Amino acid sequence: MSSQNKFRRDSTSFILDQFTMPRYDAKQIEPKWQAFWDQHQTFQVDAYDPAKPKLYVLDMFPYPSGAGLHVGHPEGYTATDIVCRYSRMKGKQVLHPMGWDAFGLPAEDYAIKTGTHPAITTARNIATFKRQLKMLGFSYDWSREFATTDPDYYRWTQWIFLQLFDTWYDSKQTWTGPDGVTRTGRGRPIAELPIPVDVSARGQEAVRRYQDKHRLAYQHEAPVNWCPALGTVLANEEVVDGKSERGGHPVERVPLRQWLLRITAYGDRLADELEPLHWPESIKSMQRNWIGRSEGAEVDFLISTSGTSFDDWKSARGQSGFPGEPGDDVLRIYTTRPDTLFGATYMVLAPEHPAVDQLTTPAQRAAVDAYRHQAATKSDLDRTDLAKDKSGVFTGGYAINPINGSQVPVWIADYVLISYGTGAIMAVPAHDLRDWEFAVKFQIPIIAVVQPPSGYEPSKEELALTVADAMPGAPSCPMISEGTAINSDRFNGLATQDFKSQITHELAAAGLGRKAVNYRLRDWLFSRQRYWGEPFPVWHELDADGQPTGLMRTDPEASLPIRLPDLAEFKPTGTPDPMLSKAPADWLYKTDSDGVPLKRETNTMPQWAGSCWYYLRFADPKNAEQFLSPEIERNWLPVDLYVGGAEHAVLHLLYSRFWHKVLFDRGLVSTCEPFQRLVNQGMILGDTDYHLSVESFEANQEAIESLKLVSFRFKEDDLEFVALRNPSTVEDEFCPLKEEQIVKERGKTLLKGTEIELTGRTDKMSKSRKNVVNPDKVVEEYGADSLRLYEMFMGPLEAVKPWSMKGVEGVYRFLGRVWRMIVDEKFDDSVRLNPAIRDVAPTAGQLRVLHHTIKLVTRDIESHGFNTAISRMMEFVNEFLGLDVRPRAVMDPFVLLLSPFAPHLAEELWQLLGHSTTLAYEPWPAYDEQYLVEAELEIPVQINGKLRGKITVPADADAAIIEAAAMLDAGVAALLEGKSVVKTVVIPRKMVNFVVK
RNA sequence: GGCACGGUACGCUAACGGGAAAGCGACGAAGCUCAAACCUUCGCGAGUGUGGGUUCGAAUCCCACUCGUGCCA
Repeated sequence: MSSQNKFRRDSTSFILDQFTMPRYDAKQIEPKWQAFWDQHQTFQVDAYDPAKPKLYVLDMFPYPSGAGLHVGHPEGYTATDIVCRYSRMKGKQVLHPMGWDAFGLPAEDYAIKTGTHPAITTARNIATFKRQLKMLGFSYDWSREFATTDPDYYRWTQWIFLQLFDTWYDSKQTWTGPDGVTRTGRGRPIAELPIPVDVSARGQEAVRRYQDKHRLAYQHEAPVNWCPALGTVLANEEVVDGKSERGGHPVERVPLRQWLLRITAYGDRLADELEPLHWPESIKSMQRNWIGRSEGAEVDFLISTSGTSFDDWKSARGQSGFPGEPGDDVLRIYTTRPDTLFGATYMVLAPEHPAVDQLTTPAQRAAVDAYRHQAATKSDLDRTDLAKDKSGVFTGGYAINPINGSQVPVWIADYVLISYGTGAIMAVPAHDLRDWEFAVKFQIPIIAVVQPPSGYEPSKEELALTVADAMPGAPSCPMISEGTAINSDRFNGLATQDFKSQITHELAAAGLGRKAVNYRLRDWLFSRQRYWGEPFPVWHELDADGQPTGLMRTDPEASLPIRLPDLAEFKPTGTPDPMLSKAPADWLYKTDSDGVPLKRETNTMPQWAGSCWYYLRFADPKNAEQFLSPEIERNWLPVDLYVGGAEHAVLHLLYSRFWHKVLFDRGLVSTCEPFQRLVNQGMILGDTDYHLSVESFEANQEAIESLKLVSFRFKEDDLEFVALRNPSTVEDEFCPLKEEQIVKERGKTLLKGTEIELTGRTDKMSKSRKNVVNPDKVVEEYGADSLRLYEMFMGPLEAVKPWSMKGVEGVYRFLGRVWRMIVDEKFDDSVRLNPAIRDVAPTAGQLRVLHHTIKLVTRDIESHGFNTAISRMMEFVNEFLGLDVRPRAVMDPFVLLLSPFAPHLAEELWQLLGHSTTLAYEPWPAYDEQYLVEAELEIPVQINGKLRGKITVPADADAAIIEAAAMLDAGVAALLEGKSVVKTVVIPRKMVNFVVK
């Protein structure tokens, strides 16, 4: 459809407008305009116009759950819709798409329960969500809609996986990207990976295995988070407090061969390139925290029993330098505080560390083995964060501190993780909290090597570990801050920072250590064992016995998508065997053209995969040749405004940034970051719900029943309580007590007519609390425009806000007043203009109100202050509703101002005011300062900062005139009588203040 | 325990160095009505969590405390 049609009213298709009631009736207006926008494809994006500014506004697309939309969804969607509608009127070309994040567990769980195929459930849920979104009148370009479950979409998700599989990270390459920024480190095609001679000498298979180890998508056997209840493994990010984020099921540590994505290679760039983004600072810091970059040093400690003398080893290292791999004779540790080397009184290895066997003496063998066995069953979290009590075992072995040749005992303890750093630490109890606790418990010497700055007050966490006589000569508590070196030989007196860099240099020169960077971030566990996800486009080679050889082949790009096979049964196996291993043989097996038997990868991708790049596909959703055309990418990307919940702070937002950077390195996108500006909408809480304790409920049960109230018992944080509500007519409708059923007395909240004390609370909306508000019901009762307006009027977008049905009524009444301002309600048979609307010139005062409103509404939309914009419009309406003459020249621009917020009503009024086209592309009203100036101003007069009078002065009056006028004010003069004015403060146009004695 | 954000009337919120409280709801009254709802009009709330500081002047800036929420430990 050409853009022209958007502006022309097509008289044949236009649904005509004889309403039976002159009252504001959303039910008649809203479907009419939704149909109009659909028919005219009003919001379909035209071919890109280089002459116009572009704006790409994106909502985090929803997972279409069976429950349908709840009122939290339209909050962000309304905000972005307002920005989009406003921006179109400001002459921008706007990309505003919507789609569905439709893979994932709930559809599959439902399939297990009912036998319905997830594809069917998903389609049904999408239909519901789409109906609900359309009902709210959002200006999406629906022609771009897709679901992550569409084969045409996941074809390209699989294709991007192949790019990851085909990429290795060259941390040395310095290069300049299309954004003009020079970086070091780049994802490059695997074909460009340099193959060491000794590898290539071992033949083609060795080369392939070498390449496989370096890919960004690689397989690895490691202990993973296996969740039996969900029947899948989970990423670290999906495990909270040892339980699955979804459902709160226990998670076990099981060694499994899994797909991982090498997100750690991008750790630095993910942290650094976050800085310039226009994101909430809290989200940025959460991401930085999650990445957890730390700088320090790796240092080798010679193992005492290695058979090499310390001096020989040192001189050999002086020759050879610091080796890339540590070798069997040393323990390589990672520390962020190389300046405390002199204070290292013991070492700790993770229980899984490969050197443990070598170090353990026969006497300690049994204790060490028992400890290792026990540690293996604990999760990382149990081992570190939750472990209040430190545990560990001495191996009996010793290593030599490279800085001074002293022997230090080597322990194993589970507070050191094999996956962090090198899996081994030097322990400096005087300057590390955990080392301190451990040393105190096991009576290991503590040597202070950092003198705190003078006047240093120990922090609370340091003081918490105070021990009266921890060790002879030791301090009474740890000190983890920086300071000045002591007990450190020739380094004494150096400041911590200088010491760090100096010792790192010296160790590096002596071949004993090197600068190193570590991340808390782990590689991303990318495979799941469930059915409803994208299959991997990968085959495993099988040997003559049908066993995998470890070598892989990928599906050719042209054969994508690899579709999910149909399964009849979705029940998880209860073992980590993937669901797809039960697929038909013709899906699972094939023989390649060279005769090699192959078995398909049977894991599926996690739900995050589809949401990692959907914002790219929206720009070019129908492209059958490419995942995204480069030209379209340059035109529309990056996303200018991205709105969604803060719950995606580290998961989705980190993953998609990572994929984006890989695509950037491979030349497939031209920007290094996907989302320029991020806004998190605040959660909407339920309406006030009244609770009482179980005891009080039981004591007053009769009184409560006689009032015909219903009660629900809830348990939260082990506290049981009862919620009192009104009976609902519709099932599951939330009917909290109304304000008139409550009395507030002497600071107490009582149930009216009783002495029963209640607590009013606004809780998170959730199914289990039965306090969810369904938008369908709100639209049914008040209309979409009221819902939209209320969502925005509740408060600032980012704030957490409680829902209130009374509040919806308030904005509904406002829309009714807008209607009556322009429509004549006296006629029963047709809708006519209110006779107060006249073609007369507005007065100066009316123009001032109009232009003031334009100015403030415009400013508020720009700053996302939607709640105040609505207040401004309410003031406007209150003003004009009181006038008998409402010039059309003032009503027209007002309707345009209202249109992004309440588009259906605005379109209707626009038509009624005699316009024949949609207002979606009408120029946004401009304000003119000249109408805002006032000839006279009323300004306050203060005496000692207290308001004591008001005077009216010419707007351009200077300080002297204002002061004189203030003195002349009778009330002020009386108060100044007999006092001496010490000082006079006059701010022209603002105020005047007399300081008197 | 740390960090961040927030505490304004009965509830939601606005003002963010200069007149505290614009706007919505709740509540009360009158008008309209046979009556009610809707609607209209009118009425209704004081010193911004507590304590201190800076300033001619503080809800606004600073410090401490307190309560709440979120994130991290």
